[in-house]
Amino acid sequence: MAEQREQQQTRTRRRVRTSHSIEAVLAAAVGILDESGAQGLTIRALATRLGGGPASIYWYVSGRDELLDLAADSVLAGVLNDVSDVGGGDPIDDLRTIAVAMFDAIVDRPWLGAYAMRDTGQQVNSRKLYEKIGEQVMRLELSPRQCFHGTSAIVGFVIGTAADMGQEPPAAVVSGEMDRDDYLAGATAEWRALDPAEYPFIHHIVDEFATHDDRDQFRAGLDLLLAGLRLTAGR
Amino acid sequence: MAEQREQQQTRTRRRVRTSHSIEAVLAAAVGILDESGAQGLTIRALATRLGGGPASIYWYVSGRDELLDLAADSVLAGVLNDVSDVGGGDPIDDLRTIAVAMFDAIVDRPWLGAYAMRDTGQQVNSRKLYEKIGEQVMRLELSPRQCFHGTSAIVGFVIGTAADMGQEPPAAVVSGEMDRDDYLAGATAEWRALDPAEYPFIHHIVDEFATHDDRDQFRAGLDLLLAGLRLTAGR
DNA sequence: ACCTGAACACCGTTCAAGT
DNA sequence: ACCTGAACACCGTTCAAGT
Repeated sequence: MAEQREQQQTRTRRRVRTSHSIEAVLAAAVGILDESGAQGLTIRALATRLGGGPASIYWYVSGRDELLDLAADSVLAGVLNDVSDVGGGDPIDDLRTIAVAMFDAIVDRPWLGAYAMRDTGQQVNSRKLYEKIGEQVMRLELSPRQCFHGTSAIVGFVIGTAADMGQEPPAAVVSGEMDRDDYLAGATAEWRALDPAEYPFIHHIVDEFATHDDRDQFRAGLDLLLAGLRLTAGR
Repeated sequence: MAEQREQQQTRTRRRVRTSHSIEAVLAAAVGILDESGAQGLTIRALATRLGGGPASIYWYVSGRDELLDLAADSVLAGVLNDVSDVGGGDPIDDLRTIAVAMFDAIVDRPWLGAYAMRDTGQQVNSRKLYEKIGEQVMRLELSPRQCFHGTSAIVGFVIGTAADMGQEPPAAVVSGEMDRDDYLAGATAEWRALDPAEYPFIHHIVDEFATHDDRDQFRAGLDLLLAGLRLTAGR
């Protein structure tokens, strides 16, 4: 009789207890992150979005840190997929393609910069991406040590630059692009107001800064790094 | 009479109200950061250390974010001082010297990576360091645009790499080096356990990873970037 | 000018208990 | 196996009031 009621509940009764899955949890987390950034992703907000209580989250994840790591890694699956065909061309060109794909993903999702590629033990896609980059470097026929250094440098540069650019402006606005332009204009004005004798370099490049595009800036830096790598590889 | 009492209080009576200064606030903040990392720096912990209430902090600083920014920047004064004599030699060598000084500072204080050089509007020393790096790049006789890109690349690489290396391990230990070695050993073991067919690169460099030194790794990457810059400058 | 007291509106995390 | 309820021990920030 108890069994019968049990079955009836399972079959017909409206679920009173919400039930998720790790995929649903991470998808909801990414949704919140996209809307309100890392600051907005609270355990409680996530639980509310999933229709349950905060404690339920801890069944899927050990804590907020792991949640952030896994959410970031889940998004990298898309990047990995985008570059799945890369690997047959010139190694340096392939490296550029992969790095740009990663950068673009972080530009789309500024919160990614701080959590992507942090722990390859836990983050499967981060590890696969690291491997993928490393495999291109391997084709340059360098020593293991040089391979290791080259790969680390590329990853460090991509994540570092992207994280820096993806930072929320001091005023902490998580909205449209009007604010971004305002921020740039404000910073430019501040720079122009500096003493030219004390800040010759800043005055020298302030016009470039005023009109710069993050993507161009990233690519220019990446090309410097890749030029150095090509030089080291002697090809 | 009220004035008289006022004076007496000021002169002779034991102060019941604690009084600080922005310097004292930042010094205390740096102390907490060094001991317990960014997570440990709460407004309340800082107030307690200063012997006052949490609200008093807000007289000196607009909030926790600004506190972190200013604390980080205050530490960069030391770096700036360490490189004050740099600037007369080969531009690329000078750039390396400055970059290594910054890196070393962040290795000493892992929390620095996330807050240094974030907002040159508010962070005076960050701005001066950016200027200093830029001035060396200027000596390479590149276009303003190339100067801007080169300088940004170096800063991005230093901060990015250092921030990545300075991350607290997943287990979040803020203590000695035995833990750091344990962490490295654990990660190495995980890598060795991966399928060699799926992860040829990781297996190719795992021995390097196991014995690597963060500083060497940083310098190797920096040299790639500087080699690219030198190539672009044609000297 | 600079600080206190006290509150407001949150947090992450835990754990016994339920289903 | 997976979730709820309810609590614990915190947070950052504000603001009237004091000195």
